[in-house]
Amino acid sequence: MKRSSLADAPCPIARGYNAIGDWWSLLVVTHVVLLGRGRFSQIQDELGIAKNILSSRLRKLVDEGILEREAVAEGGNRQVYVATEKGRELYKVLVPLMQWGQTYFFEADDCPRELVDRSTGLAVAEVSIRSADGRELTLDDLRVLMHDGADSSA
Amino acid sequence: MKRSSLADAPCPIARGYNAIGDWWSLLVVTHVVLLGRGRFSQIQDELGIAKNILSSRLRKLVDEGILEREAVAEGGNRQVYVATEKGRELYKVLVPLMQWGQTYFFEADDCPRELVDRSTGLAVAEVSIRSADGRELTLDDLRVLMHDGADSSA
DNA sequence: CCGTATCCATTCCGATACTG
DNA sequence: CAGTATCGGAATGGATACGG
Repeated sequence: MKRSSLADAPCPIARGYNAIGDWWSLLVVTHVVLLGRGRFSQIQDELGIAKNILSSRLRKLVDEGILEREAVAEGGNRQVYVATEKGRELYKVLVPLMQWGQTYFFEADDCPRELVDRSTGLAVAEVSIRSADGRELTLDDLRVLMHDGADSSA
Repeated sequence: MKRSSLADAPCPIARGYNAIGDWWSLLVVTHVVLLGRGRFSQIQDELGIAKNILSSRLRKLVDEGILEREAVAEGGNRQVYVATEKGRELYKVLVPLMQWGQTYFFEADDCPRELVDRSTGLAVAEVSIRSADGRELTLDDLRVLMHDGADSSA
């Protein structure tokens, strides 16, 4: 299987993952979406990524409609990368991932990153999965319906 | 930068991504966690992954404590891969990713996968990010606190 | 059925040098 | 500052053959 063929997979996880799931893309997206880093050299320095790789990832992410290039008015050729709506919506994936990493890869309160509500300073709650009527769902409550054939029971 | 050095990054997203974010791992995890596929050949067939690659991914995921091997009693050497608690908790990441893929890579109701509550058949709600006191937070409401130095404002 | 071992092609990545 | 071009080494991936 070619990696790119996932773009046509009949599965939203596969397609979504195909867009952001190569080695550096998600990290770049995180920097732009969550941390608001828009400048090329800033991303490069903080991520420690090679310039040619960063360049190709940014181009790919722009092609996919996740990021946009904006020219900064002032002199020189400064540019900024900004997340589109499609890119911004990824925070709903990034926040749970961050919480999962925090839980399983750091000791108790040892994690150097913390998410808070900007206006109140209050912590962000653990993400919960809920049904349409608001009840919290565990993994065992979930069922994946396959509309094109075989059903799955977990 | 070596890829493996992310395991020590001071960032929960980087560490978490390091564990599941290479090309096939997340797809394998999805199959086991969300779809309950535990058998080697079943995962291999459905994913179209080469056997040696699947083998190495499974080993890595077991090493990381995300999956576990269980022997099936009956004759032959059948085994099953099951998600640990650490692995099961990833559904909080997989569900939003699935919803994101559904929204941006499929037409309206054209997506062949649907998540429902097993007991009621009700759809799963769009994941929302909330503060500790339950208010829904947009991306702009979020602030990432850096406990080891520079702060970030988005 | 569940893998492991080997081989080979392709891709990825980082370092360096170069352009506007 | 913001990239592009090129090069060589390393990792990844698929096919095939083999073993418990």
